[in-house]
Amino acid sequence: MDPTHQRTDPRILRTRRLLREAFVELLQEMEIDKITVNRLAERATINRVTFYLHYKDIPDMMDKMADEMVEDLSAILEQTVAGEDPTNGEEWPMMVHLLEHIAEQSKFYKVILSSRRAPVFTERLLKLLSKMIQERFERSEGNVGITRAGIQRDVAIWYGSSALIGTIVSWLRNDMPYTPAYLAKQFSLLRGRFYDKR
Amino acid sequence: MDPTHQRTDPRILRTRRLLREAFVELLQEMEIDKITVNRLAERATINRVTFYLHYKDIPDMMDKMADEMVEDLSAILEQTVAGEDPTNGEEWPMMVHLLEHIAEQSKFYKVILSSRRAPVFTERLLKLLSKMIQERFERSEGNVGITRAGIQRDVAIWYGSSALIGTIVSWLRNDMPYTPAYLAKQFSLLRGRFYDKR
DNA sequence: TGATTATATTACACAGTGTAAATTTAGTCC
DNA sequence: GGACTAAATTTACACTGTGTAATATAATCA
Repeated sequence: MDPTHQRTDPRILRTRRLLREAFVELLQEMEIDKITVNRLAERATINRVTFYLHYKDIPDMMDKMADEMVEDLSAILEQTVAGEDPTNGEEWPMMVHLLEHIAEQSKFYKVILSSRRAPVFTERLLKLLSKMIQERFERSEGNVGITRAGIQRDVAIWYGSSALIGTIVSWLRNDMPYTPAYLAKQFSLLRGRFYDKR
Repeated sequence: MDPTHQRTDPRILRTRRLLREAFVELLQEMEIDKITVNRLAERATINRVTFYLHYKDIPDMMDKMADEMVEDLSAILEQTVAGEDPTNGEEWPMMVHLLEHIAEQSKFYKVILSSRRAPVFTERLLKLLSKMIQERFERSEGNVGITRAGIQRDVAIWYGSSALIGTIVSWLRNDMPYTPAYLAKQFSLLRGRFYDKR
């Protein structure tokens, strides 16, 4: 589906890598409104016209970058799902792995997730987390629309997913004062009781 | 501090009202990247140059609009604080009033809070909710950094405030399927136990 | 090596920005 | 009501950025 990984021409890979790196650099230095194709090409040391051979415009480039981010994160989630039971109490290994991956590439994630006026990435991550919570739900309870505590299923999903993403962003913005494992443990404490009581 | 309410010249008020209305209209029709001073002035039926007599640029205008939003919401919160005890169990009248106000002006809030690429407003609301949760905290527990359940204070604030704002945005995007009172009740169920157990 | 494909170069028409100066219009104050 | 004041309009200008086209150059592949 995505032709990115099929092409092997090193020139294409080089250009896109340079553009991605330039984008992350610029986003550390200025608001996203100020990032133009001109500046991007200059920083990436490519010709401005070359940009248009790869992306329609800057929002399009960000969409593609978000796609890649979702691919990476999904791989981690699925990998964890395969082996372990995510509902086994306080551990929540899936979340630990997710946070560890973000921590390893924290320079990247901090910039793209916490930059103002660029919610494309947070939106995508939010969707991913929503799906994750929903599946967790369906595993721990039936397909009922309301929990035993009287909480609407959809409200719980809205609540839980935005809580997770917001906390992760704040965690990154504050330069990760807790370890991934500890933060995952905190998440378990904060929400475990409502959804997993069985 | 804010000179907006001191000036009385009806021409100023008219121009700013037209600009605000035009902005909300355009945001319903297109992504924020596509909103230019040109389009804004045309839709507001004012001259383009007049825009610059009031705002530096579009981000500046959005900042000012966010200021006004925060003023309005703060007034509601303070009004509720005065009379009632926000920790009295499941009611949480402050939240009910907040949601009622948002529901009354839902056309406005839906557009500005849920529009992609315009997180200025959600950021400001997030700050407001953080403050509210923090105060709630200090009232129910001491100034300790960790709760009895073993949850870090700052993590709980990150978690709770982003959960609230995320849920409100989803509630608006889904055209408010629950009443303000019911949603506030859900919030109490979702978070009351951790923070208010006494 | 020869064919192919990505990138660079140059050029162009167009849209939007931000400011300046002079003029018109509307509101305020006595 | 009329003079004064301030807001809004009109027109103009220099500038930055956009997106595309045509052609040339350089790197890759077979």
